[in-house]
Amino acid sequence: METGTVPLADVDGPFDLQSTLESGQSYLWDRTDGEMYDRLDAHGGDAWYETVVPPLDGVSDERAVVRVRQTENRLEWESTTDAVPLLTHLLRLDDDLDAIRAATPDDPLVERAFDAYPGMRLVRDSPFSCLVSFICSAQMRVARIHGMQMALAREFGETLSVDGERYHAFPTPERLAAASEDELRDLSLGYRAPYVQRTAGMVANGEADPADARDMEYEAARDSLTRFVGVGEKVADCVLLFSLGFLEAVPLDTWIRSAIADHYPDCDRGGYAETSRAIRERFGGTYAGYAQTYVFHYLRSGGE
DNA sequence: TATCCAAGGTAAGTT
DNA sequence: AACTTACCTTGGATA
Repeated sequence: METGTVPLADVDGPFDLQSTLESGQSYLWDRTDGEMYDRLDAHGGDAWYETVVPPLDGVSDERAVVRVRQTENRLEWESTTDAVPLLTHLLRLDDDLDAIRAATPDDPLVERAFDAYPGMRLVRDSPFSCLVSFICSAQMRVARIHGMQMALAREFGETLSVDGERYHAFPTPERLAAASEDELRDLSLGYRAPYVQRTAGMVANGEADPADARDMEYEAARDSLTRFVGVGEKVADCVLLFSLGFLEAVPLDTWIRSAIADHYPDCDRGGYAETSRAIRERFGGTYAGYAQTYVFHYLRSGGE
């Protein structure tokens, strides 16, 4: 594999690999020391993370293996291709994190969350794998969501052999559509199995493509994604935020709902769309999704 | 050791 | 349109 580094001096604002990859945004990376979600060290404590991703141009179907770890002041990578543009894209190294924080309104909880995990960035997952990940997320713990995605890749994804190691790409829509509900239930997907199977079918047969939402206005994009089976407003918001670049999206999950009850009760407007609009404005609009993700990770990790 | 419970919600059925 | 309820599975808490 090729190897290289990304000097973090080239990145605008701080960066932290572990909080970016272990904060419940992406479930597509695996930590090779097997302690994903278990051990919390700065940056992941030199641990390697790896994934298999589609090409950035989206044209060819040649997937790339990417391995990365954070040391001192840089990212070290190994990849089947030049990983600099891939990492820049996947880990949003092109975001100016200081500017984003500066654009976020002063708020005690948000400040505590930003201070707790300096350098955490949003991710850019590929749309279909992100869609499936969050369909699987319903009533599920993050470690198990991650386990499901690893199992899907292992059972139904293309195998790449590199330097004697085997890597598994996330399955194509066609392959998941061809899987039976029982096969998916065997991977402990439970009642999510038919959701994944039917949604994959919709993408595979050309009926709908989650990437099409990219060019829409935010709330129209969210409504559009709910056409997929197993996708309501919350999961749709996650796909918009963690894959399609809608940084204003604020998924209303259990943690953010409890934050609203405890800290922003005036933002509870009853319905999802209305409450979402209110908390989005409270978090500054344009980058509200960043504030949401910081608050989510902070509260879920024991902060208050 | 056995039982209970909640985990980044959604779909389907009622009022 | 707003409000219930069922839904798979499992690790960790409680008895």
